[in-house]
Amino acid sequence: MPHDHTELLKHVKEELPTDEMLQDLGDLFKIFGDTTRIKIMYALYEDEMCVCAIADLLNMTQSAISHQLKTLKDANLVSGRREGKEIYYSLSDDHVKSIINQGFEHIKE
Amino acid sequence: MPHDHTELLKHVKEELPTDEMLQDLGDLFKIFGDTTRIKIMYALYEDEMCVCAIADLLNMTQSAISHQLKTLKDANLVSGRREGKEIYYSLSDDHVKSIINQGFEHIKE
DNA sequence: TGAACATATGAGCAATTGTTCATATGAGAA
DNA sequence: TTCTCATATGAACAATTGCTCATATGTTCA
Repeated sequence: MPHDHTELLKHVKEELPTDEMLQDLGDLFKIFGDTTRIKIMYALYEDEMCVCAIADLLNMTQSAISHQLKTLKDANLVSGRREGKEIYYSLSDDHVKSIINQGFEHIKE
Repeated sequence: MPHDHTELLKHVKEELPTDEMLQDLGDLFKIFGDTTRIKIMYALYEDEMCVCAIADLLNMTQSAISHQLKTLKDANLVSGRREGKEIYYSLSDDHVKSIINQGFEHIKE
């Protein structure tokens, strides 16, 4: 017969966050899991920037950047501020920096 | 003519990590960006567990869990320890916990 | 050695995703 | 208004990915 681990499961199940929270957590990290978006966030880490400046920096089309900024904005990771024709984007809060920094700690090994 | 932002770009470019590092960073977060893997890591956050216990906990097949554990192991996020027929997995280091915690801070809003 | 249990793995498929292209919206200048 | 620059967005396509299924490897016990 297969071995038993109901005791362990009982304990772990109690500590595990809800499915919804774990789903949200995964969705958040999914957004960090793309090089383009990481680059955008890292650039905004330094200073607010308009869309075409980011496109220049990453050597990508305006459209591609705009799509990714929408993804980031929908996740409340960046926000935009209009100034004339341009829209300046910046990081929404300091969690973004913290998360990126934690990631860096891990790969520095 | 399009507006100019060479000064800003010059500054940001200096501060930006190398492409390779940003790529690695994205790859790392990509691994966190899946609900199944997040659940596995969260479970191991509590205690080391064998494959079939994780499969039971998440109500998924042994094969699916095994595939994901391989992904996590390849990224040095978990490691396995054989004990008889079973293989007990645990988190490789504390960065995993830190990253998950930082993510949680963000979604708690 | 053979049977049973635990885990790993390769191939295939469906679903997701990032970019491109074309086009739409929005704002300032003439 | 019309032109131009800045940005947003929908559709389509290629590439990636997570799961399933079948099967292989590895360990223990009889």
